[in-house]
Amino acid sequence: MAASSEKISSGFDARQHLAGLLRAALASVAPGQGLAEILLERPKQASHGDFASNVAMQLARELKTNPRQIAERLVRELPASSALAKVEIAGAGFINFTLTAAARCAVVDAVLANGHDFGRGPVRNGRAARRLQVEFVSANPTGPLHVGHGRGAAFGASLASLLAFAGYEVTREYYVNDAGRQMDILALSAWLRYLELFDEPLPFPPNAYQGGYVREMAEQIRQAHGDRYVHPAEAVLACLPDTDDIEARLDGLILAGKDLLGEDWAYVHSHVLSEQLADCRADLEEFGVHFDVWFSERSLYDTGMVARAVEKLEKSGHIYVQDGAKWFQSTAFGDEKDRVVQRENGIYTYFASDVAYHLNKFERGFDKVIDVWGADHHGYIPRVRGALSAAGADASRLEVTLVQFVSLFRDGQKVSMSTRSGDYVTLRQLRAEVGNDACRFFYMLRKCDQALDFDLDLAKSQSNDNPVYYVQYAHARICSVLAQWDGDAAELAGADLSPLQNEREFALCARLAEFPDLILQAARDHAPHALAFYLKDLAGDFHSWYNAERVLVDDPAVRRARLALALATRQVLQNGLSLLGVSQPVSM
RNA sequence: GCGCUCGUAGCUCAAUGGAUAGAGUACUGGCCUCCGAAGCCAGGGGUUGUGGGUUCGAUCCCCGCCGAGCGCGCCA
Repeated sequence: MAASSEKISSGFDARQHLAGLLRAALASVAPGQGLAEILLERPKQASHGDFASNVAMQLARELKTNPRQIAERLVRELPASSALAKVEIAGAGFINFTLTAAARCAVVDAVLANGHDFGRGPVRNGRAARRLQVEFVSANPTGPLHVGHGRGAAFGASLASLLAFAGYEVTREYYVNDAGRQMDILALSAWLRYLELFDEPLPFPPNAYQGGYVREMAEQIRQAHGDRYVHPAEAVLACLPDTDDIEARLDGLILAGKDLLGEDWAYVHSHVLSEQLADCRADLEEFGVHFDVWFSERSLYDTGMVARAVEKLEKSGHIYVQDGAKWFQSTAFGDEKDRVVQRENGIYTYFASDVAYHLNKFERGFDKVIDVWGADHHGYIPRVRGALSAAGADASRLEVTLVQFVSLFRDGQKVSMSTRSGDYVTLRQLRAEVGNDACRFFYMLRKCDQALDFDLDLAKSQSNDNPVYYVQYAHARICSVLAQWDGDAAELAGADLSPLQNEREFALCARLAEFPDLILQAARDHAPHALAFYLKDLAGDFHSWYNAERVLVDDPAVRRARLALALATRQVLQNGLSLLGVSQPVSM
């Protein structure tokens, strides 16, 4: 039995080390059985040690042997290790490993040595997906962002940061729907409000944008251009179609605007677009949500990409004409029904531009493209995938992550939200009420496929109970104790950790050691919420330890060791919170 | 009607197919002459909607049923 006398250093990886020991044991116990991967999980219960392996159970069937017997043989063949304090067989055949105190605490060194890079995944240079794009929010720029967009923003931003930290090269993108009917409706809405300012009042359509920001934009246009866009109300009304269908009347008004304003329609249109886009962008930046690319839908038309996308589908033989419109045969790819790509009137549908957009994403060379969509778009996935496949692209490079709805509750009542009516709570209002940090963290306290009930009164009145403060408080406490110590934090790296002896210290070290695994798992699962839950647990382990043990004790060796542990904890809190876009206050 | 998603403690939510299903909150009782009490410790609380199946092992995978949300446009 060759004694493995691996030095416990800051580069020590307990999981890798134990896996090596198990592999060696397996080679003699079950030579033929090459398990692809030896999983070492962290038991939920401390009494089950630091790591547990279920290899014995996995081998039971192939070896036709009782798992406990296999476990016993494996343990017997296990090479000795200076990192191991105890190996036990438990339950149905688990092998539980308990590390020595030195091995348990080695993570403190690793954290201090790596600083803000602790937990960072390896840069991916291989053939596996490396360059990623995350597209999120992508709300129509037709009004202020609401709390639902806020969830998508917080989720997408945290996911993108997480993926980048895990070692991917990430591009954050916002798709601007600047080409469709909704933008025309917004331009019309502003123009009608503008006419009101000149005593040319028209009945404001119930399905136009009602929000106060529309009046503000009308006023801006008046101040910039005076009465240049004024036309008599009768002239506008004369263009209206004789129908009770409110959508048809709205389209009639848009046509009237385009006819009467001529070239100037484009000005009104671009004014409201740039105004709303700037507002949206500022809102998101204040929320700590940054985008690398703002991709214009209209540019897809201007450069002929939409037409080319449809041509590609035609060449694939999955386009047919019916009732004058061009249909994509998405049922051939598992969709419920076929979809129109070009209408009878020659205008491409939103679906057509979206196919062009995704083909463009692929052409830009991303290994994986991740779309973060509202859950109401789920029915849209099969047709996009289908079109990509039909166009000869590898649809598996597209991953769609759906984020469920946010419902707002005020006074115990569900708040009805309608973008058109302008009757909704904006992301700005929410941020002003509960603060950016609480917002970002609260959004992450639910996995994305869980509907979120946002109780405004609770978020407002009990904001002190918000878990974000619990985590930030741990950070502030550490800052406080370090300040009172008044030493040089840099000299704590490499401190002798042997004075760390009690269970709460070991538990805190184990939690710190979990961080790199957690990053990789959360990134793989597109699950930034796991990071928020981890930080709550980490803060809990810290508070528990801090209340039980004193850091600034007289014994210099103990003091140094505990300061090092506190400093390492602060580092991981910083690394985690910054990924979630939450600040790390020195005091609160 | 068809499709997608969800159903876990009184409430809000966790849990790479693993061991006695965990936190927070609420409730009860303790802890500051001592590094920040926005904190800590202890306690009661569960047939994981329901009925089957696969598995050594199921909250997790598969099927049925019940309930909730969303989607089913030549809108975006």
